[in-house]
Amino acid sequence: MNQSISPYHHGDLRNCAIIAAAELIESIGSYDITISQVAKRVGVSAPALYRHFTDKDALLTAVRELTHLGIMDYIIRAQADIEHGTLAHLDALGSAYLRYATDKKAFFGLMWEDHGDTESRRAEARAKRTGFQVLHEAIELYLQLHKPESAGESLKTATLMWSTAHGIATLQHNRMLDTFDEDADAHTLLRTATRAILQSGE
Amino acid sequence: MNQSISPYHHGDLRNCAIIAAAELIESIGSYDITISQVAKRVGVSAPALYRHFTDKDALLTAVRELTHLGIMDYIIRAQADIEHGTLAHLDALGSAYLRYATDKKAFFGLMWEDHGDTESRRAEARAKRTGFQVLHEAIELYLQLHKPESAGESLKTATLMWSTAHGIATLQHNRMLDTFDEDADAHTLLRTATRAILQSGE
DNA sequence: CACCCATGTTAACGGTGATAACATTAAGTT
DNA sequence: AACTTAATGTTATCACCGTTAACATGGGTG
Repeated sequence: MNQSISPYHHGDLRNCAIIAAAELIESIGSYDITISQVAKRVGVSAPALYRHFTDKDALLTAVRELTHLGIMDYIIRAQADIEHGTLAHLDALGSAYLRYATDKKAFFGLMWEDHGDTESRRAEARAKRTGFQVLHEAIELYLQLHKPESAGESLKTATLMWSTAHGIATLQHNRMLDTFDEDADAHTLLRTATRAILQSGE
Repeated sequence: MNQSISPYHHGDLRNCAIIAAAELIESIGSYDITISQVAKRVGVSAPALYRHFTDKDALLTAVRELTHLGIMDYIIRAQADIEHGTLAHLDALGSAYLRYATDKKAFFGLMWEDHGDTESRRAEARAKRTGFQVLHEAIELYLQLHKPESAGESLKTATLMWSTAHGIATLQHNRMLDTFDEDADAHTLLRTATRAILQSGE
């Protein structure tokens, strides 16, 4: 990561800073980090980062992009050994989402955090939409194979399933699922919801 | 609000500070406020607030309690003119939740924000649980009346419905619902989900 | 080789949450 | 009524943060 030849010029500060910030966030389990912490970790003065990021928020936005890559990795790996268009496929997608939310708590929190910059929002929205697209296509395929009369509702079904998965994930993120039902398990809950949503309207 | 007799001693600083903080949060639409802003609004120096709150977080926690009262108000008012145990009753509860999330965006965000203090967490968890209790009882009654064979599942059903409502609310909060499906409407989405969950297992 | 510009540095500013030391008032005691 | 005490304000100050400005460095190109 630190490929410094010169002790003065770093060489790849931008990327190293992003990675350092991500590592920091993961290690302290919170995205409440400071510029100086990141700078110190890379071995550079704090203002140096402003050559590469206009803002602290710009740095966090860059980390957010990593989190999107991370969750896509979870999703893609979940699909690998599973026959598409099956119920198991949809379960795998949902489980991947829930696992990311628990495995990478801080990243999951970061990727859904409120933030200001309107410009960076669009990029993120696009990234999230491609994640959604995977779910949408999986559901579309499932409906065509198993419930062709509802194939036209694939978009709404996908939106609903994402919402449910997201709700379960965030409630678990806030340790609220156990507060409501101490025996609640996020994964079984989502599987129940998936089946309810898919069989509705019959 | 400022019932000062003495120009020196405020008289009711604690409560006024909480209200001022809440007003500030609502007016700027974000819970990213500063101690001095609150102090200035009450007409008092910043350190004065530390006589009544150990922390900035303690002040925000107090505001969070208000947000719980606020959403309970929405929920209770939603139940007022509706026959309990009906599907319309459950719809009304869900709609109240969604409306609070959109009407009081900042408050909704604040009440689910991550924060550190373990002590204050319990109080909040209790507040949220009583909110959940309302939904749970409504669902229990509905199941007894319309689907007695599933009455034993009321807790899991309630957890699932809350999760779904919460997911839809938070996605809408992040302006993501329209990103996925530009025609998506949170309320109809939740009504669809409610029916799917209730009729599942038949 | 000389220069230049990207990329680093240190110094400094304004603002933040928080603490300490001091001031004022209210309430209670004798 | 006068003194003590506790509660609750004040100002002064600290460490730290994000950010900007002004200066330093040195690798790549003319």
